[in-house]
Amino acid sequence: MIDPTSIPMYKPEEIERKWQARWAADGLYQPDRDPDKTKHYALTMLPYPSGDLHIGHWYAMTPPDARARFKRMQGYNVFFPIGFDAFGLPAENAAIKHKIHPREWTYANIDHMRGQLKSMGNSFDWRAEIISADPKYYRWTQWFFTQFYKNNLAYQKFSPVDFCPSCNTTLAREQVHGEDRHCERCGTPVIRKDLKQWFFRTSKYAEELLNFDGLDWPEMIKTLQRKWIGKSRGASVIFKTEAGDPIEVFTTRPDTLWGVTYMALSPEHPLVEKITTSAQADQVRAYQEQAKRQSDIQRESVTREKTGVFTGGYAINPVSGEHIPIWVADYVLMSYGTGAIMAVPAHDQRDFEFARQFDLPIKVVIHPNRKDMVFPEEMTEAVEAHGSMVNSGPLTGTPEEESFDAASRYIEAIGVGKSTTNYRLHDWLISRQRYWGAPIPIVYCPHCGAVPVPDYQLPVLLPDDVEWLPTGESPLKLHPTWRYTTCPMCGEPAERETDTMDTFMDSSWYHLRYLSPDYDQGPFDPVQYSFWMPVDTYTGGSEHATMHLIYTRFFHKAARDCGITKGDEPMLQLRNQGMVLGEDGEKMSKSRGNVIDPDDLVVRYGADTVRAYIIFFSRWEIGGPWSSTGIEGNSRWLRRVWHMLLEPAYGTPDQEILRALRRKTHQTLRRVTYDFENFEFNTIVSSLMELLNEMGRAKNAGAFGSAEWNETVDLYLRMLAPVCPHIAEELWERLEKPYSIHYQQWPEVDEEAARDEMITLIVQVNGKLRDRIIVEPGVSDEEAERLALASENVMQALEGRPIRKVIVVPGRLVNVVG
RNA sequence: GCCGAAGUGGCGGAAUAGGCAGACGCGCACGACUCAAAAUCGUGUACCCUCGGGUAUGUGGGUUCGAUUCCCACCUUCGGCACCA
Repeated sequence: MIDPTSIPMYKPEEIERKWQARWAADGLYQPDRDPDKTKHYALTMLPYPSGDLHIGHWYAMTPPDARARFKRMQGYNVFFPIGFDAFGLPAENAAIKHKIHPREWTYANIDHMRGQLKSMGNSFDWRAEIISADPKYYRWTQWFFTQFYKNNLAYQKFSPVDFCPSCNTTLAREQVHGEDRHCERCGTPVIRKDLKQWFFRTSKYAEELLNFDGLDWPEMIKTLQRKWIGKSRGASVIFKTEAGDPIEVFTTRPDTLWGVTYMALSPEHPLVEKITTSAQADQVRAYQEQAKRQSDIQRESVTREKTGVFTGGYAINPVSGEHIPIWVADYVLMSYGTGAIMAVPAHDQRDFEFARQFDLPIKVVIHPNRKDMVFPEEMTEAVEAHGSMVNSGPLTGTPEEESFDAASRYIEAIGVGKSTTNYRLHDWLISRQRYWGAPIPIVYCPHCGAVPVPDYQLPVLLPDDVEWLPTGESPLKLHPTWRYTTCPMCGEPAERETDTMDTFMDSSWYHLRYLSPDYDQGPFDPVQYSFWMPVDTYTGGSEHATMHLIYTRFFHKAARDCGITKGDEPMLQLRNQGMVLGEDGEKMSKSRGNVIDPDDLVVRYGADTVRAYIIFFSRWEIGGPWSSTGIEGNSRWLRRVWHMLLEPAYGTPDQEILRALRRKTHQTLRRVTYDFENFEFNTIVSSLMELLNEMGRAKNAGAFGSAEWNETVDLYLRMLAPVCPHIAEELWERLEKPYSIHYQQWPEVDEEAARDEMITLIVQVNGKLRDRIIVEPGVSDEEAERLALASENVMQALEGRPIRKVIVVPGRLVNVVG
């Protein structure tokens, strides 16, 4: 008899350190690029090196790691890389605040975080690590820019852009959030500036970006992207002023064209000045000034009441010939459509409110079906429903179903407009007036214009000696020498572009650089590209739905059209994790003091326990509050596993116990396999806990050491390995099984063993549980019915009522209706 | 305002195709071990109750033999959008 005290203690800190070193030395997680194996590219969104890994990183990365390990055991050739999204504002803000160079700050953070990442025991292939702030990386970010420029997918434009006065830089439309239009990074409301900036032609891909065929992405993300792209079918119509100037408008309701009673231009519209009569000039100019300031002011004080001023000018309705007043109103946005609208108060709520505000006429031209005719003076709101056309000249009487097409055809026929589709999606503004980013590789030559830096001159290196003053100008512009260069075309003195690129540029193609991080003939090795792309599984937060996830799709398509990439989509399957909240159920933040530090947890419990709890405590896509007592349960579980497997016990089990153990083992395997496949991580740990409980019962009944016990132990460790890789490897070795468990075959379910020998049929009377009967799985419906009706409880519950009907669900229940 | 997700014991959560609601864990209670405590192990743990049963998955309806699951309306929480013509 072995003395139980001779069983070693479970010491996670020792075994975790030991195995992490061994795995790294053996290059265990480097894919072998064996062409006979099916490849699996598992990608997790790369972290920003903010300084410390937090529990959210664990939550984002551990379940996908477990799944990558599961795939590896299934025989896939798995590539699971990691890197750092290393350019960005925090580094520069730290430089301003603490007088430390952004590069120094960033790389120190990376060194620290690399160690933290390794402590998780993830199966990252560290050979593939990329750092987007590395010249050998951003050389190719810049190269992509020049390729896009040469293919007319990048262009420069002078336009009103969103500018964050606190971050001192322009922002892309996607980076401006909320009703008060604040900066997504610092929360400061943005202001409008007129600047010459670089854009990518994202809007050219609007239609293609709406196509998600073949993509296994969450519906929510697809919906958010569709809404963001904002496709509307309609018509563009040219109105003319009395002076003959054309004003183009976009409308989704060409069928209401006869109901136009005024036009409205955005305050920024270029035609405003020309149209305004001298009598109205002062008022209009004042209104424009006020509108311009409006974006400077916090919007809280702004009422929803419609405002505007009459220009004094008139336009002519191209279908009716009516003369209608032209107004300026800030509810018309310069950034959507043409910045001018035809207003139909009767059938558009906004126009209705405006018309009521300024006593403009309301003309009903749509008669909604199944409703009484409405009269303008009785209306309390616009009638936006479709219907048959009335008071509409030659189209009067057109029924609802034909009105849109008939009106579209009509305006085309008389040559005043055409059917068009409009998108909300803007071109991507990529210029940033900041230092810590990849310089835009453009040289301005007085003779040759904007010249892209040729490939052999890339990268355009960021200089180190720069002053980081938050002036609103690019720090590179203030550098004494850097901007002065010679034109790559003519060799004459020229100047560099001093803006840097949006960091979303860097993260739009990092998944390609992972494939061959040292390749210097291009952004990636085409051989590796055709082996690994596209990404099979992409995981990360859903907050990137309308930013990174649109950019990277656009980037892939743009690169495809430049002949660089193949295929239409970069990532086939997308899954989003939820968020870990503090113990108080609130978002974790330093100010709330509810932040959970993963390093402390690793010291206290070991990485395997933290991994197990992370996976166990909530549905991964939902997230939820952390519990510092909850994690104790997972710590206990692993200690129980340790003792269950190592501590011997003696006895003579009966056959039924052993059969039950095998049954539970293979049923667990079936469930765990299903759950890994479907990202249902929490029930994997539950199932393994249940199986351990069953093992405890079997062990007490003397099953230890039997063939069935040994099989269960073997399968248990294989199933545990993806979740808790260290303890699984350690126990695997202690049981003298071949290194490494992480390359063992994922087991097959023995369906015969997993089959229930007897099942419990539920017996209901009128849907209420009255009895349970134990039967063989293949029992016939007739037999099940006979057994159910023989039940005393059933007779009692029927209280003498006749049986009207008996429903038998094979293998489940019998419901007696009486 | 519009769009989306969610709402289940004291808590986190489970229920894979409409069929035993509450798996698994936390917490709690009791017991064993201990001088004692911790740790560990075992048992119990939705609510009400006249101990036969009754009531329960945000609220109210509906479909069904049967609804946490499907449909309609509403409430609450969270996330997204913000006059998009």
